[in-house]
Amino acid sequence: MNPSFWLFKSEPETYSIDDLRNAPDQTTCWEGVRNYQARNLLRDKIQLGDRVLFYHSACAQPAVVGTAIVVREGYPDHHAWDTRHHYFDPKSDPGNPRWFMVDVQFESKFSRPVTLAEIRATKALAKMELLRKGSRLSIQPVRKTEFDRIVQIAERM
DNA sequence: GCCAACGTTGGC
DNA sequence: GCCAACGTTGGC
Repeated sequence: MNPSFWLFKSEPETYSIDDLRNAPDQTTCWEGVRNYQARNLLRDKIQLGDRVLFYHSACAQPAVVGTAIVVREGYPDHHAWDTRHHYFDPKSDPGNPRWFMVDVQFESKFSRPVTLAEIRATKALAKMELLRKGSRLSIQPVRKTEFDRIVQIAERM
């Protein structure tokens, strides 16, 4: 199976590409997704070896800042059952988990961010979900051509 | 901080 | 099932 391609949003003040690079094994569980559409992707679609664009959102310079790779497929987000956890959700039942996550491993940090403005200005990227008006999906599919183009822009100093 | 867009909740 | 109210996201 060929890998699929995704874009994961994260607020850098919460979890940045540097946090991922500095994490043990440069790996983290992608916890805290509480949206059903994104949940379905995490649970059903995202596979081992899939490639991820790491996007910094809700910050001074929204941008794709690097890449990651999926190293564990969807499994229940157990934080939803921890009453003291920020991501606790009383409606998630361990017998029938409501929320899922995957594990991702750091792959690269771009030598420079590929900003939302640049993405918007690139014709070949015009169809990205990221650019859809009102789009807020924090886990979204990306075409291989789009993934490749963004990496290419990052390398084109 | 503002605000548009979206998702969820809950009364009816 | 409708829809108003509310909470969240995220660019600016």
